[in-house]
Amino acid sequence: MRKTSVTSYDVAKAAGVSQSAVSRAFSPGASIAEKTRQRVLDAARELGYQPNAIARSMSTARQEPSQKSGMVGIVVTRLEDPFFAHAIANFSRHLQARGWHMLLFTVDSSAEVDEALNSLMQYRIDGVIILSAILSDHMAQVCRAQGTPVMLYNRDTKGLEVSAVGIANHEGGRLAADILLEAGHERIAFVGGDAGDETSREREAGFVQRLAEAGLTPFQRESGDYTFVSGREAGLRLFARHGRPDAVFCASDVMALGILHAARFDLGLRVPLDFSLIGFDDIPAAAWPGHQLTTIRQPIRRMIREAVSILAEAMEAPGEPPHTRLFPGTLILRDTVRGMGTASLSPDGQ
Amino acid sequence: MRKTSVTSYDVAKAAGVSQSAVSRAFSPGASIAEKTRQRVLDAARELGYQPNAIARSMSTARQEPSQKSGMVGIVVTRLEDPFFAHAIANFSRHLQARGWHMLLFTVDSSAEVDEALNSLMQYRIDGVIILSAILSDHMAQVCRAQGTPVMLYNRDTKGLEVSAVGIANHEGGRLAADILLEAGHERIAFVGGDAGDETSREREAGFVQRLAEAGLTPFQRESGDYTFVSGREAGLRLFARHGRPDAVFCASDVMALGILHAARFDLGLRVPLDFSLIGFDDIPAAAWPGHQLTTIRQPIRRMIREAVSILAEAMEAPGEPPHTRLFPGTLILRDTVRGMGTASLSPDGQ
DNA sequence: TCTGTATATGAATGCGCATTCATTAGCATG
DNA sequence: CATGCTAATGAATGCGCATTCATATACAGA
Repeated sequence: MRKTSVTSYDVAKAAGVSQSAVSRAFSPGASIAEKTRQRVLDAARELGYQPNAIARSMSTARQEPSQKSGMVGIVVTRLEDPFFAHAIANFSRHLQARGWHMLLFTVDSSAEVDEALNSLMQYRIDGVIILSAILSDHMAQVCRAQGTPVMLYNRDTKGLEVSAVGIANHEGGRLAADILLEAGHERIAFVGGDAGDETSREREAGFVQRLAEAGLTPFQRESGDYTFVSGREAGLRLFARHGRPDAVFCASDVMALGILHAARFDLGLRVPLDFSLIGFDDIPAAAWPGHQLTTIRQPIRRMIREAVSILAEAMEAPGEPPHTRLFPGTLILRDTVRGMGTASLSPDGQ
Repeated sequence: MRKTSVTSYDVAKAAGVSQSAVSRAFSPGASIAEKTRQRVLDAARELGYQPNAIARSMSTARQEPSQKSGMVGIVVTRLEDPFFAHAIANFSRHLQARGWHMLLFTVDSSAEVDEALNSLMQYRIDGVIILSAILSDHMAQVCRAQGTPVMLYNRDTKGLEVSAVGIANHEGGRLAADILLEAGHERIAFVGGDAGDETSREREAGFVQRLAEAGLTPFQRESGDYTFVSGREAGLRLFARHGRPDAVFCASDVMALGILHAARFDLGLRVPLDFSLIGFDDIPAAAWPGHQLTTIRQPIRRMIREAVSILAEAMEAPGEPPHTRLFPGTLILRDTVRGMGTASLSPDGQ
């Protein structure tokens, strides 16, 4: 394991050709005789040669439209969250299928995004996907200046010159209100993320708007940090007071499940007999037999396919204006809304 | 956004120094006057200069012990699985804290690991972590030849010259059997991953061994693919037959929760009254109020810290022999084993 | 056989940086 | 003031590859 790895020169020598020929043998579409290519490939196999991607991207740095590093940066918060874990898994598959690698950076808050981006950009990533966080105005300009396309997933562009794919949060909030209203509820609470969270605010806004149209205002309001534990705590607070809500819309399934468990198992309440509950996202656990959580589904497979597709286009044709695409959420009726669902009459675990 | 980014030459010109000086200004410990360094840093800030990590690693390729690319490869299967999502999140934090970036590659089966490694190694990663999968003998040698340390997480080395961090599966299996035996069970079933899965086999072996010591053999055996759905199906099969087991040890919490939900909500069984259940891993959902799953905990924070630490050492001092570290699992008594637990008398959701 | 065109090939070059080597400046001592 | 030393600096170099440019070769048509 002494000296470094095999280079194209070694292969060239072994195959009796020039280094250029070796490079051509590994470049699809290059001008090289089939016979020569075979000879090179054989020698390469013999020596265990693997082109050095780092050197390649150094070299291609000159050419304009070429793939630069082959890496896409990913900035993500809360990777533990099933919602993000699924997203990353999906992104990974799509990106890999198109020949890109993922350079992953996790951050603890939106405040760290710029720093993460800086760090990532030193690797000359060909593009970057930011999940549920937003970059600064300044950093957006830096990215543009570097020609690095940015894709915001699950976040609004807020006027920045970047692409975005997300869910129609406002509409989703209205949808949730619709069904709760239709079920005849009147004391409807909302549980969201912290006040700074755009996504949660949009869902709340749509929800509140629809309630207002029915002459109602939210009965109560709690918030958490998108974890099960914080949902559980919010649930405990919600039902500790005197006048209880008779329905809850929660801006995230994970927290909604926290509320559900708190209500059923900490407090002994019955859902949907004592109150109705609706979540957002439709994570897998929402469909578990013991949960059967009614929720607003995000079509994440389609969303991610679209996000990768838009980003790929931007990476291949730099200079194009950014695209934004919003997907509608779908109501998934299960068993946590009174009178509405697939099995409202069956036992719900109480 | 025309020509490419700012280089060290641009900064040199702006600061009125040579390119070497710029490089030194960014290299801790280099011989440069403080005054000069400040001048360079000012100019760099002015121009928005960021050192090019790709070029840097090209350049440092010559020096022996130096950090090469600053990237660590990660190969993972089933990123959707909460167990892995947590692991990746943890790895990410530790690696970042030490200044490394993660180049992530997801694979669908162990068969693809070699291919993934090849792909990753083209980026001259400084090391690689493989989660719950194993590389081939041949590829292990290639990694050694390239001086790329390999860390197997959650997998045995099987004699390969690589490092590993994992849980004592055999002991864990025994532990599970211990508690079930102590609770007085006699018709004890096992649910594992598919037959090819090492982890599952080891847990089963320990479990079966301990049962044998008590004069018992497993009452029944089912397997799944580590998803909730497959656990649920296994549960359905388990209790569809005539003679039911009175206890189940499941090699993974995710599947155990599938069994739990199937039993309670599909079949109306009571846990632990009708049967006891014990899982493995201690994922967060195991502790949810409605689950309270008794399980064998993996100390994943410590395990991951240790894995990163071992890998870091190997990356910094190449040529050192690999290390393997096995952690013991801990029994977490909750409410799914009859007569043993924190609240065996409280309602369990039935 | 000669010319013209298409195709293959090798030599040379540069991507952006860290480092080595040679030189110079700065400073203390005799 | 000369000498010896250290610290700071710039010029030059190469990491491994893709590409350009200039040749060389093959082959068709006249």
